[in-house]
Amino acid sequence: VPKNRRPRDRDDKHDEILAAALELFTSRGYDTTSMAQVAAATGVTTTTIYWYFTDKDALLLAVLDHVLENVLSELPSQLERPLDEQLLWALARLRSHRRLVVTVHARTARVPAIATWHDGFHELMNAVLADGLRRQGVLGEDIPALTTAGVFVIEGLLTHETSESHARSVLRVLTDKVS
Amino acid sequence: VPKNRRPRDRDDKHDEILAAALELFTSRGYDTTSMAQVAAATGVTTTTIYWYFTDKDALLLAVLDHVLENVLSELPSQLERPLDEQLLWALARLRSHRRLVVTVHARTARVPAIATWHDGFHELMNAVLADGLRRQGVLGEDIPALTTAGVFVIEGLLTHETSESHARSVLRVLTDKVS
DNA sequence: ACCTGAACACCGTTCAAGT
DNA sequence: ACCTGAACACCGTTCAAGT
Repeated sequence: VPKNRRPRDRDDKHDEILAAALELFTSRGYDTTSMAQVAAATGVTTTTIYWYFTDKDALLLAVLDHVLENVLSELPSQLERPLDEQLLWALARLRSHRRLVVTVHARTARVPAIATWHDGFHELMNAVLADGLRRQGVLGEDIPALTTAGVFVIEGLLTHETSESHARSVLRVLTDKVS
Repeated sequence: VPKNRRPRDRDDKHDEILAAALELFTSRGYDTTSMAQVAAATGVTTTTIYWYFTDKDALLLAVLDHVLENVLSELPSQLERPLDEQLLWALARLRSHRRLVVTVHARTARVPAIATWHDGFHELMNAVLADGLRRQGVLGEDIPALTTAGVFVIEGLLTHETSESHARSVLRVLTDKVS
């Protein structure tokens, strides 16, 4: 057996399970998709998943990290743009993952590892948004409060169905704070 | 058997189950408490609950209605107060029900009846907040966007742990929109 | 090391049987 | 009408057994 053969196979299967979970968790939702469904979508037995992921929450965590990684890779191209365009981009980019957002909130109270991930995600959003506000010329003392408000508004727009135009005007209400 | 005896017993047991569910759903969370636990807390068999509530979601809905009813009964005394005090009151009043808020969001995607309840709750919050903004002298055209932002910020403050002082300054950022 | 089928403990819900 | 114990279908997870 060539030394590279096995590890690559393992990585492949790991990624296949991850891809199936990502697709199912995003489209159908975390607690509506069973481990059996993830296994069937990958073409393995349910128990096989447990060889690659310690439990269902670990699988969710891997999905979250994967999504975050993708978003992070696109972030640099957005950092120069005006704040309101940044926000609309974030909104559009994350909309397909709305179920994931709700799931993270639901499971944060239950599993510490998800709570930690959730904290990290908020820190990231806070940092990016605070920077955007600073670039807009917002007073330093207003930034923490406006940042928190902004993140909550984004989460709200993400998880509640709203028209594109209304979302736009809700976000404008925040960015207009410059004056 | 006196004609009033039976119906009253029935109402009593209905309310006892409801009270147990309210306590458990609020403190431990909806999907962490089993029907068996609600039954045990009431002193009945699991299957008995199904005589009074069609299923677990119907029980949740009854809990939600009960909480809403209580909040509504206290609402009139708050309607005259300044907007920022109203918001702080709502925040304090609903904080103990944060798990319920997260649960509603999680189950809205799954069960239509919860989605309808959720819509109604948002309509109520929107109406109260819009009225508060109007009384503050906010321009009519800004009200819809500010209302949506305000409700999302309240939900965010409710579901994410924040210090009292930070919450206060986050809310002020919204109410200061008058100027 | 990797994968499986069978088993376990738990869940929400149903139902035939009692009173 | 009201309540129950037994049963059902499903779930996440474990484990002894295979390769």
